[in-house]
Amino acid sequence: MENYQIDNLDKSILQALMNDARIPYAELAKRFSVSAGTIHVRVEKMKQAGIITGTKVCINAKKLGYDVCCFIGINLKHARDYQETIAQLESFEEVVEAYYTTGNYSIFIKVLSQSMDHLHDVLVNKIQSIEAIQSTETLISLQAPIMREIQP
Amino acid sequence: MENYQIDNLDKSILQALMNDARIPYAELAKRFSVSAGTIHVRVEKMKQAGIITGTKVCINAKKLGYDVCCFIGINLKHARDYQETIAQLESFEEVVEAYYTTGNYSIFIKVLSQSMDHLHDVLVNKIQSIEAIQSTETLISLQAPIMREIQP
DNA sequence: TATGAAAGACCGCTCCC
DNA sequence: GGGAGCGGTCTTTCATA
Repeated sequence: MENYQIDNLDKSILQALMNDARIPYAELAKRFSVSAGTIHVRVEKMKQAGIITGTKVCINAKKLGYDVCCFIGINLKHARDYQETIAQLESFEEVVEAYYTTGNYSIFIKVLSQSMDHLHDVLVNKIQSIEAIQSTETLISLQAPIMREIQP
Repeated sequence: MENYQIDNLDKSILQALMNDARIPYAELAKRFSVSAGTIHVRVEKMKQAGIITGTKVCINAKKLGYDVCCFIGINLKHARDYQETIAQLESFEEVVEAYYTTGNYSIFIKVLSQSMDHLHDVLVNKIQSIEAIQSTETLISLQAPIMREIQP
């Protein structure tokens, strides 16, 4: 888990695997003019170093009915209620991300819901039912024109 | 690409693959008491239906030096500058997500940077150099206690 | 139509150079 | 870092209910 300085080959491998985790090592070997064994060694090293943390399939949330994406800025009554509020938010499956932020809001969350009605339900019956929350501000995402990973 | 109503087996497969895309089909077959061929058929169908859009390795951005995560709310001088602004934002690799939102901001973006100095550079020399932008508000994320996918 | 079983091709892993 | 062999996995095909 110690630090490991990646080189250009590692970067190239990462970029390729970030687009498609199931690309064969032999294919990468050809592309970067090294042997498949080398690719394997590099990937293992990056796993060891904690750079590669796992693999995922990418899901199109809309096809599963989760059409509506929104962000909600939350202000707490007291900063000390932070931990407890996060715990409650975590119990709502619609809350997929939460950030503890500086700036206008105490907590900033991302919510996926199936419709405007569903979002309304999540807002009123779930999020705003948390006692520690003083106020919320909702930003509904109409479109997500950029959605990518950082380039190593 | 047409709609495809997923059943419980599909859901189970999705959930498993969302945690680890490289899990063998035979393992899933055992877990859900079906044959490996069936798993294969289901996965192919979900790919066809556009539910599964690909696979990715998960990267620990911090290990690559991208320590600082922040959100920036952007207000445009004119709503008509939207397309052009997105195009410019897209050219900055630090901008990993962008949303067109209702609410306080016209555009809402997520930015990853290597340090506070780097973030400052991105803000001043990249984002605020876009002429169509009237004002920005920055929310720096100190912690991300929740980070997950929607459960199918 | 969807599933299960088996065979062949392919891939990843390991050892040795 | 490169190359070869073994073991495991994926994919395909065919039979079945």
